[in-house]
Amino acid sequence: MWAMSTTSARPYRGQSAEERRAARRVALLDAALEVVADKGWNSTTVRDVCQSAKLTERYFYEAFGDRQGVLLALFDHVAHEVTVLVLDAVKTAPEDATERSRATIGAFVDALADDPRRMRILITEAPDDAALQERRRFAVLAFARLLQQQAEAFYGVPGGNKDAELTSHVLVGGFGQLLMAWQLGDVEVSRERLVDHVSKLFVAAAPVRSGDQSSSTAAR
Amino acid sequence: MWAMSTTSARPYRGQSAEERRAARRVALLDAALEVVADKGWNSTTVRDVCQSAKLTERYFYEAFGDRQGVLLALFDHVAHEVTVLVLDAVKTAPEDATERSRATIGAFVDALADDPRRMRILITEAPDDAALQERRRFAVLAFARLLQQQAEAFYGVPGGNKDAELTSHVLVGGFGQLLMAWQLGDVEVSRERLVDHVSKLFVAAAPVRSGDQSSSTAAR
DNA sequence: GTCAGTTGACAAGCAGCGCTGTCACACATC
DNA sequence: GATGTGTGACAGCGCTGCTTGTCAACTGAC
Repeated sequence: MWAMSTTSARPYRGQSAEERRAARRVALLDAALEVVADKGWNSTTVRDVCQSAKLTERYFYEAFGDRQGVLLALFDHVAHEVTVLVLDAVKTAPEDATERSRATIGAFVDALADDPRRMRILITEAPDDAALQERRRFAVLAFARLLQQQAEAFYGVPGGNKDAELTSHVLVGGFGQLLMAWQLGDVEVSRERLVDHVSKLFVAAAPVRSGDQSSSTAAR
Repeated sequence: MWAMSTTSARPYRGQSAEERRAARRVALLDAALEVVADKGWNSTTVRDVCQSAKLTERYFYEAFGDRQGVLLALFDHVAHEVTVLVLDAVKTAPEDATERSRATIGAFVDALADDPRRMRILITEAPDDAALQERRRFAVLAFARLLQQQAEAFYGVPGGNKDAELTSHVLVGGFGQLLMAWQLGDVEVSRERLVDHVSKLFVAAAPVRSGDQSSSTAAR
């Protein structure tokens, strides 16, 4: 299978073999972004991606091995991009917890709204592929855990607490749902109000405690 | 295409033609429930469903016309089942708003937890098909609007208000997300605590108002 | 200019799926 | 029992998709 660069790997059109490979990979990934955003994960075919990237199947399989490979790589790529943008915003955000939460949520909304394809990739378009679903599930879990930690730090409660865990799952999922409805036009509000409302929901939800004061069986 | 029951429609094995048709439809729908819950919407093939129902393709196309038909019918069927269960619980619930909300959420959790296939159909397994996505979207929207109305009635705010709309979207989506994580084992709590926590989140979120006191552009 | 690596266009193998058609057998009616 | 409908097993058509392979044309090194 390594019929090509077994021996030399010459430059071609002023680019080294590595550069060319990298460029093709980027082109393919970019094409995949376009196609998946347009037709969804499951309707995205290898041919579609190649045609959009103006490359032939050979280079597709050189870069990603198989169809699932490009889908996973695309998800990871977009998720990473958005993560970087959000973490950047968090770093430069004010100390105040409420303002910080607003900045974080705002950065997230911007990252997705600036390029609607990201929104479709990460939130709107539903993956059928099991591996892809896992990927998304872990991403959501990670985000929920991050939220949980922030809430625990803010309220000074011990780590690993169930309340924060439950709440963060609801907030992450709910945020995603609202973003989706917003993008699809089911909800008509300004970006500012969206961010404002979600921030306030986060603040309002944080102190909620269950399992220790009313009808409940849970531990603790 | 109506080669069969154009003329007679005789009884067969003690059942009338209508009875047989209905029984086959039920068997196919039940098989579809099983298959979709197992492999997801898009990996569900006509052959799979027929094999699971122990019927041949001919009866499949007699009952549903085409592949999409059975998927839509399945979604509607399960959604209807769950709706009936929840509305029943609401009817017999106490007057008190908090208790009523707890009863509603509990009924929803039970309806999905009793038969995990329902959970997968309605929440976990993601549809790729456009029509199916629409169906699901409308179901979520309807549920969110129901919530919104209840909140508005509870808090005595005027109908059609944006705050309740935004909040209800977040709560519906978040509830679904938490249910999913719960079923997948990502969150380990008792059913009671789950219901308790979500109920309290609903109560805590209801009074949240945006767009009138802080940095925001939104209308009103 | 020659040769080897590089690229693009395209064909072809292979498998799976939606959907339709055929045919022998089972059952009900007479 | 004879007749015609109901039923099940199964083949087949057309299409699409993934993946591999072929071949001519292009580019750079000697």
